[in-house]
Formats: sequence, C-alpha cells, structure tokens
Amino acid sequence: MSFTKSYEPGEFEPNIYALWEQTGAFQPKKVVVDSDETDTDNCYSIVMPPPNANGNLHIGHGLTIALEDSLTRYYRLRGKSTWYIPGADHAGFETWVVYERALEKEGHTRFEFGRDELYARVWDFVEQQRGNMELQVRALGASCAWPDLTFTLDENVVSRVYSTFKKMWDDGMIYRGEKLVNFCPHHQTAFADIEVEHKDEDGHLWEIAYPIVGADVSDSLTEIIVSTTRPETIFGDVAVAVNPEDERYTDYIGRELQLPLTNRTVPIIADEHADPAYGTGAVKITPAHDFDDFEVGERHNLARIQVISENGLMLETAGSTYAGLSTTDCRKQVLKDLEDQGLLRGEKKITHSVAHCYKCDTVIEPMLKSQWFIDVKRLAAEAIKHLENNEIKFHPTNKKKVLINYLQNLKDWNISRQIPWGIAIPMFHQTETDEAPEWIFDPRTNLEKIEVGGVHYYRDEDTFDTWFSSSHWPIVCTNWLEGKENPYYPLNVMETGADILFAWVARMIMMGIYVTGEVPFREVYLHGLVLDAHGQKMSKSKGNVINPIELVTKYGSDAFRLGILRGRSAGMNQAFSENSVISGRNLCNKLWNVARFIQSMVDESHTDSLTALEIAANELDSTIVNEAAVQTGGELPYSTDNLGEDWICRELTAAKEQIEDDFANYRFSEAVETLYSVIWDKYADWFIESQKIYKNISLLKVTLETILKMLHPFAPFLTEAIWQSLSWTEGELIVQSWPPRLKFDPISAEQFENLITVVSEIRATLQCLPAPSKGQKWSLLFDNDSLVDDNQLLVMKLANVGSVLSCEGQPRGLRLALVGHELYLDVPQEVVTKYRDELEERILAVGRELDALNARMMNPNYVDKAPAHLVKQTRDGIAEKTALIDRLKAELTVIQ
RNA sequence: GGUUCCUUAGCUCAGUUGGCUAGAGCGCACGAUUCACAUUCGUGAGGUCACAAGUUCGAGCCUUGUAGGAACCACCA
Repeated sequence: MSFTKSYEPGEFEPNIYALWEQTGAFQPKKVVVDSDETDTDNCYSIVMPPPNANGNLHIGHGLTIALEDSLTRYYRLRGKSTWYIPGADHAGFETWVVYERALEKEGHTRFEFGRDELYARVWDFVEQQRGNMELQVRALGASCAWPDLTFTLDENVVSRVYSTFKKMWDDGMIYRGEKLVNFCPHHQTAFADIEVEHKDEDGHLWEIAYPIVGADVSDSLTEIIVSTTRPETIFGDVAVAVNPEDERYTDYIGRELQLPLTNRTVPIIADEHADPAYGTGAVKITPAHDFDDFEVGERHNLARIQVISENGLMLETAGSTYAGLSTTDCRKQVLKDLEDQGLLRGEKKITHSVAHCYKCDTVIEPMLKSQWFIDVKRLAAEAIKHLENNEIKFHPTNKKKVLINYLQNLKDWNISRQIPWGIAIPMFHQTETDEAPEWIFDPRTNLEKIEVGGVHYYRDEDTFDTWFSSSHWPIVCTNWLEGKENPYYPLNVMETGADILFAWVARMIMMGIYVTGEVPFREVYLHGLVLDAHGQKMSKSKGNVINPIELVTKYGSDAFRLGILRGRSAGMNQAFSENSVISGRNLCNKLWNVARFIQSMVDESHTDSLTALEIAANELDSTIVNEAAVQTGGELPYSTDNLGEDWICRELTAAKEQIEDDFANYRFSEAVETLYSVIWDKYADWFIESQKIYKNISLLKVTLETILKMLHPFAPFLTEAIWQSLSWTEGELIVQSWPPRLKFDPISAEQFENLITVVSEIRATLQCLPAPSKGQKWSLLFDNDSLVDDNQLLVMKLANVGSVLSCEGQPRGLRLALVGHELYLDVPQEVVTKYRDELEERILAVGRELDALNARMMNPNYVDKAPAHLVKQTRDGIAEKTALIDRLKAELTVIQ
C-alpha cells in the first residue's frame, strides 16, 4: 500500500478487513476440543449480543461493537487467545411483526397456514434479508470469529434449550398454569411483564351502584357503590371487595349484591386489596381480566369468568345483548344502560397507567390463558447467592444492587409465545384439545403428532419466549459441554446495554448457574443509551435517529469508533453528535500524516530497507547499540541523543501504562483521551516538530510503531493501513504484540519539559504584543542561558522567532517572565512601553496566586497535618511566584 | 410507592483512595500560513463545580438535608 495525501478511509477499509479475515487473525489460537490443559489465563472470550439477523444495525450496535472489539483487539495484542463470538438473532417477535406485515400486504393472514409452513416461510424471508447485518458488523471492524457465528435457531441452540427445559421439567420447575397473561389482541400473543410498556393516560373512573340483596330498614346502606375504569368487565365480576378495616362496610361483609345488567348476585368480601382512601373504598373483583383481581380471586377461591375473547370482542358470557361487541362499544353500551337504570352514580377524570404492546401500541388485555411457566424461586435464589458472593464484577458497580433487588421480587416467568417464528416448545398433550391434563416432553417438535407407547400425543403449538433461548447464549456460543474443560467459559466479560439488564443479563446468570453450576461471565460491562445531540432518546417518530453506517461511510469506521467512545461512561445515557466523529476523523488524519511524514524521512535517509537495529549500528558506535539491545531485550534498538527524544519515550511509556490501567477498569473514554493527547499534543506538536531538525530514524520508527499498537484497539483500520504502508514493517499489526516500555533518561526528559515552558512563554508573549507588532517575527536574545544556547535551532523553529542570538552581555527589548532564564524579545522600545498594561495585569494575576499559597502556609494546621510533599510544593510555589513577581516589577520599573 | 442515577465552561461530557491554579472535544475570539496535515498551526476568553449545612489542615469528590431532572420496577379498582 502507499500513502495518499490525506486520510481516505473508504480507500482501504474493505481491503484491510479482507486481509484480516484471510489471514485468520480473528480466530482464537487455541481451539476448545484440542485443549487438555486448562490454560484459562491465556484465553479471552467475549460474545456479541446477537443483532437481529434480518435487520440493520443501529447506533447502539455501533457502540456495542466499538466497546467489544476494542477489548478484543487489546487482549489479542496482549497475547491472549481471543475469541470474539458473533451472533445473529432470529428476534422472534420483532421478525414476526415484520413478516406478518409483509404477509398482510400480500393479502394473506397467518391463519391460512399451519405452524410448520409459517416457520418455513419466515425462514426464507430471513434468509433473503440476511447478510446485510453481517456486512455492517464488518464495516464497524469487529474482529470476530465468523466461522463460529451462532444463530439463535441453530441446531445446537435448540438442543441445548431442549435439554435445559427437560431438566427443569424433571426438576419440577416447569408448570402449566391458567394465569392472566399480558395479551396483545392485535398480535394474538402473550408477553412477559418486561415486554409491556406502561404509559400514563387520561381515563375515567366511573361509580356504579350495586344494590344490596334483601336490604331493609335496619340497613343504613341499600347499595354499594364501586369505582371502576373498565365498566365493560362487569359481566366478569364475581365479588365486591372492601377493606376489612373499613368501618363503612364491615357490617355488610358476606352479604350479596345484585350485579347490574345481569341476573347474578355477587358476595361482599373483605380483602386488603381494597384501599379505603381510593374512590368509594369498594372494588369490583374480576379475576379473569385484572391482575390484582386474579390474586384476590385466588385468595378467596373465586370463579374466573372470561368475558372478553382473544380478539378483543365480548363473549357470550357477557350476555346476548353485549356479545360480539368490541370492548369500546360494549363500554359505551354498558354506561348507557346503567344510566338508564339509574345505577351510574358518578364519572371522574383520572390519569392512570395503561399497559401497551411495545410494538403496536395496542392496549394490552389481561387474558386468562394456559401457558408454560417457570417457577423462578430456585433460579433467582441461586443467582442472588452468586452475586452476593461477588462472583461477577459489574461496571458500573451499582447495577449489581439493582439486579439483586430485581431478582428478589421476580415473579414466575411465562415462556409461552403464540407466534410460529421461534423454537417450538417440546411438549405434547394426550388429547386433541390443548387443555389436556397429561403432558409429556419430547424433542420431536417437527411432528405435529407423535406416538409413545401406543398412545398419540399432540404438539403444543406455542414457541419459547426469545429470552428463554437467549439466556443460554454464553453456554451455546462457547460450546460448553458437561464434564469437559472449556477455557472460554465463563466469558471474561459480558458487554451489553443497560436496558436489558433484567431481560437478558439476569436470565443468562440464572440459566448459566442452573446449567453449568458456574456464573456465565466474570464481569459485566453495561453501556447506556446513545441519545441524540440534545440528550433526547432517538426514535423514528422524532426523526432524530443517527445511522452508524452512514457515519462510517462519511468519516470512516475508526472515526466513528473514536467518536462514539469519547466522553462515554458505563451505564450512562449520553448524548452523541456527529461532531465527536469529526473530531475522531481529524485524529485519524493527523496520525495518517505523521506516518506519511515519518515514511518520507525514512526514505530520505536511504535506510528504508534496513532494520532499526542496522540503522542504529550505522548511526552509533557499536557499544551503545549493544547496550541498548541488552537493556531492551534486543527488541528496541534506538538511541536518544537529542532533546525531546527521552521526553517522548517517557510520555509514550506513561500513556501506555495509563491505557493498560484504563482497559483493566473499562475506562474506554479515558484511554481514548490519553491517546488523543499523546498523539496530537505531544508526539505531533512537539516531538515530530523537533525531529524536523534531528531526524533520529530508528527512534521515529520505534515510537511510531508504539503509537500504532496503542491506538489499534480503537482505530484498527487506520493503524493497520499505516502498518501495511510503512516500508519497514512486516506481517499484520492486528497480531503484533503490545508495546514494551521505552527506556529514557529522566533528566533529559525534564530538560525538554523545561524547553516547552520556555517556548510556550515566548509564543504567549508574542501573541500579547500590541497590534502591529503582533504576528511579526522578532529575534530572541539570550544571556547566559545554556538550555537555549544549546538548542538555538530548536527554539527558533518551535517558538517561531526570526533568530536566536546571544545578547553578548547587552540585554535589550522585552524581558520574558521566566524565572531561571534570561531571555529577551528584541522588539523596539516603544513596543516594550506599550506592553506595560499586560505586565501590570500579569503582576496582579501572579499576586493572587501567591496570596492563595501564602494563606495556606499561614494555617499552622496545614503545615502540621498535610503530607510533607504537599507542604514542600507550596513552599516552592511561594518561592517561585515571589521571584517572578520581583522580576516583573523590576521590568516595570525599567519601562518607566 | 420502591430502586438507582444525574446536576461541573455556550453545548456534550471527564474528573480514579479528598491534595498544586478544576480538564477535554466542539463552539467562540484573535493571530499565522507555500516547507507531513486547513481534516492545519499558535494564543486566548469562558466555571460561586445546583443550593444549604456538616466532617476535615484541605471538599467537585465524604455525610445530611433542599431543589430540579432521568431511567427502571411495582401500582393506580
């Protein structure tokens, strides 16, 4: 490859990715089945939360991949056998919704087909769409092991899910229960509690009178007034509950009420559920259509009368007048009829929260259905035990508490879904009605009817909740097998969105422990939502969705990765804007040009075909080279002769250690920040500039390689493209090893730091000169200043002064405010005079700083109790500021 | 109602066990310019760290309270 003038990511990204894939760089070095020894320490495993197989990636996937791939690449460079396992999700419900919509467009409905046919049709549909997602994951640079991609409907997933289900069935943890489920009348399926969205809505609270049967003059009440938001469910009423403490009603507990619009009577019961302070304090009980009432019904052993059908229409149980009406129409009719009978006593406007289908927004109807449930007591208790035992480290840490709190209140898990696109529940019943008493487990779900011991059994037509299979993800991806050592299980880390902590992370933990006896991962990193630039949640309806692939196309994959990681911390919902990607692109461009420049210097030095060791040998006498080689284990032959060279080695080494620390603590944003600063503010601005004079070729090579390796986890394409373009590098950067420390002389490094201070002061002073003199080139005079004397060329270049000269004991012009240096800008006297205001302001500013330091030292407690090094720092500060002020004041006198 | 989090520069955010003059990017102002990079370079302005009290020699950080905001869970007959 060769260097184009500017950074053009589109030119090389696809080729670079292809190179990595072809060389097998993404595959772990060690394969599970071949490993006898358990060298777990040297293996690193992480799974990709599987994106929807037939969808497109959104910004959250972009973040997830940036995070996971940075980790993967870092640990790969650290020499671990890394296994980043990609996945694709059949996305049961999501895909089903998309498919059903397509089906409806063709004028068909799901009811025209059998389950197996529908399954086959959706499979084809997904197959057609597939590939898009995988291309996008590649575009983002994910260094994942493609041959090991797991699809959530793969055979090994299904068989693992079946064996877990069987184990649970045998352990008595699975039961079939008639329970109220969250039912979407539009999608005709039940949802887990977690999939339901509660929204505050305006509604009405109606008060309806229920006459007391046989009320006479001895009764102070002749009717009980109940409050309800759903009068149409009146036909399902089986009782009216009052609070046992509520004195208004205690005398009437046990009496019968006439149920309006019917010829039934219902009893008055006492139950804590009735809140005396709410409405009239009396509540109608409809166990078949309300979650709370269901529980009241269980406590009092009440009947469940279903009056609404699965498609949202009133059933015969509602009486012939109302049967067949929609719930909305029925409500109107019921209210009208009640009013006609004089039983409607009030109507209040209220705000209450209503459950909605998270996909189509239809109001969820609590529906009485027979479904498969998992008794979660044991699963949750085990998970809590392992969590409290600190077996999983969370980032951010507080999520562990949140999770334990959730598990402590977990209700039984409904795993049945009435959609064909998913893993079939492997249960068969004896008769043709699905409410049969006897059920058997059998994995032959491809058959509608099986024969066991001469008896026919019929398949349950439901499929599993997606989360039931997803909870096996670490187990199935790493191919965990009972009794076999697997160095990749538990995963080193599980990285995913904080929004699915309960739905997914909690379930993986429970399932991992249940199946393998071990937690499925050692650490959890949760990222927050990516919000738009104004901190608003992205949504199609708001039109503020940012497409990651568009940004990749526009600015490059690396720019996107740097941009999305920047300023982001674990678990926080944070804003994101194109600006941060632009800034990432600028860094890429910067490094691109640095590399291009270094290559041009190498070319000019005619040593491009030589290794760094040979160059060093040419440049130096052999003893120094040998010494360098010994000190660095023979790897890093370079010398540091010139000012700035020790300094950059010191800065790069500090950055390297900072990044190591950041990775260990999942501080991605800080690591990126460190890289920006070291590459741009230090390497490019000071070191490269100084090398325009010195040209230490071997050191330029070593330091550039160090930077490429350090940046590779975050900007893989750019760094690899540079690596491939440099004349002296070999192989692929992706499989190189993490850089070692660079040796340096600390005194020399400090000297350069000193020079930076001098240069910065010169630059600042030049900018403060009055208008016509500002921006002109002036000479710098030094008097008895060895640092500047020894580095005249360097100072001239860096400070952008016309020349650097000794004043020969005759100082003139503007004296610089630098203690320990005698430096003058050779400007005419009138410019110096005009500078007076600046000088006075400077004296005041330094004075304020000095006052603050003095105040600190005046406090005897500070001197006594603060650590000695801080006290010393303060003392030194006072001395320095005092000297500076004296000097500035003297200068002021001279001007006058 | 429960759990958790947030409030730092115009904007978006860092700030690790309390310790130099609270940082970054973007934006803004001023200046530079053929010599790797205008996707550039230099300089600068801009902050009562939401508020109040406490602990401490010392608080953006710890404690308590107040105000405002967010997310999730539960519930609202």
